Amino acid sequence: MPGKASKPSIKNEFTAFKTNRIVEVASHLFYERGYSSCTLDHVAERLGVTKPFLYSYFKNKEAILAAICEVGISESLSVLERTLAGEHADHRALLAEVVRQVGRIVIDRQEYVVVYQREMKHLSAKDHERILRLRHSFDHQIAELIREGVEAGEFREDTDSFVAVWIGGLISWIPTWYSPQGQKSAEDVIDQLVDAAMRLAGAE
Amino acid sequence: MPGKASKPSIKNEFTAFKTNRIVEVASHLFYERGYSSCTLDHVAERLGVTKPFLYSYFKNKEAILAAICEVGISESLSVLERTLAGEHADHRALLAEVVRQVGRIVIDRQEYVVVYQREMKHLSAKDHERILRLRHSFDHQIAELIREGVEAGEFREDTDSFVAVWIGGLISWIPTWYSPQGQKSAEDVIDQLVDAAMRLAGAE
DNA sequence: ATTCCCATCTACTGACCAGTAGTTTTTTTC
DNA sequence: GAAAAAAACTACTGGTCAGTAGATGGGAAT
Repeated sequence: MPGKASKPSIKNEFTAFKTNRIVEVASHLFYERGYSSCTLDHVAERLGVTKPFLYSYFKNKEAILAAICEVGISESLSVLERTLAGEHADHRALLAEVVRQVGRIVIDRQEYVVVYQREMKHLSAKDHERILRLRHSFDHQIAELIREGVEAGEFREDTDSFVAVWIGGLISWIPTWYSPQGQKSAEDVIDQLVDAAMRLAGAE
Repeated sequence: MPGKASKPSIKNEFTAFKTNRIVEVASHLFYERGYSSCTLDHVAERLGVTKPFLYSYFKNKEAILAAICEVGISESLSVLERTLAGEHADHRALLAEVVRQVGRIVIDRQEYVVVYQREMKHLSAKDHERILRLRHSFDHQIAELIREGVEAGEFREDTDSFVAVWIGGLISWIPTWYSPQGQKSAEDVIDQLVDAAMRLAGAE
């Protein structure tokens, strides 16, 4: 089961690897078929194992979903915090960099993000609340960045810090239409995303 | 079953009314529990009827979902087309009005829109394609409006007509966070939406 | 080589649910 | 108000699936 800190050993690495593979495959199948319509037998089959195998790594189906949702939001949050902690010329540059980094994560982790958004309601109350807190922290930190930028005179003064929610929406919206097989490359999409976010912030 | 044109009569009105109630209640429950986890017995119970009742108005569960998805997109599309057909001072005013009208529909029909976005993949290939065509028509008409506005010099000249997708994203994003019980009124949200769309178009 | 242990599997259960067959109740028609 | 038609119901089926009990088999320890 995930969530336990244990000293590193070859054994724990094996376990972590298998846990990770389960989450990967489950994410892909939940993305394709939806959480409720995807059976654990499907997941096991795709992994070349059987259902009880899954139950020695996760307590139940919902725990797998929780692990997926956690990837969906927590990687974005940690790259946000890492970027905010770094050095930047001004708020404009910082916002652009934050949006670029998070956009990249969201594109890389497309399926996790979509599953997280679509299926969060199937989490237990406890998991649901924990994930929601991460999301709010994300929105809150972007709102703070906007507020400071307006104060510094770098964004249009009539910019409400609520645009943080709109920017979050822009980012979250990508995985519902972007496809790696499409005409637009990931880099194009990210460039356009950054441009759109700067316009919303009134930073041009 | 919906989709049949028939001459109006008191009888057909009854039928239409009941069909409509089914869609309303199903939409609400699919929104709350998700399509796959919501049983037709749930829907019937909430309506105070039994499951076979539903089957005399819809062919199967998926047909109910298709009706919900159709409401989710086609009302937005028809208000878009109605607005585009009207008189407007310039492209700026037209875009603002379009976004305002569609935003209002999306807020009014929140649950339908969310179900449509989340559950579309459970539609039959035929229904799926039909709904997708409506969506593309929507995006295409907004893209056209942007292109004309840029040409007329009313929007920033470096505005790609692809911002239509971002604006569509802004609109579609609302129902995932807006709540009628929240602090922000529907009118506030719509005003901010319009402002955000104008910024994306470079129209200020 | 024998024992133990751990990972994984086979085989099952109990609950649930979409969809249906055939019956009852209500409404319409004459 | 009786007969026919329509609407809705009761009761069921066949299939599916999360979760589990107990078997199996292969590697490590002695």
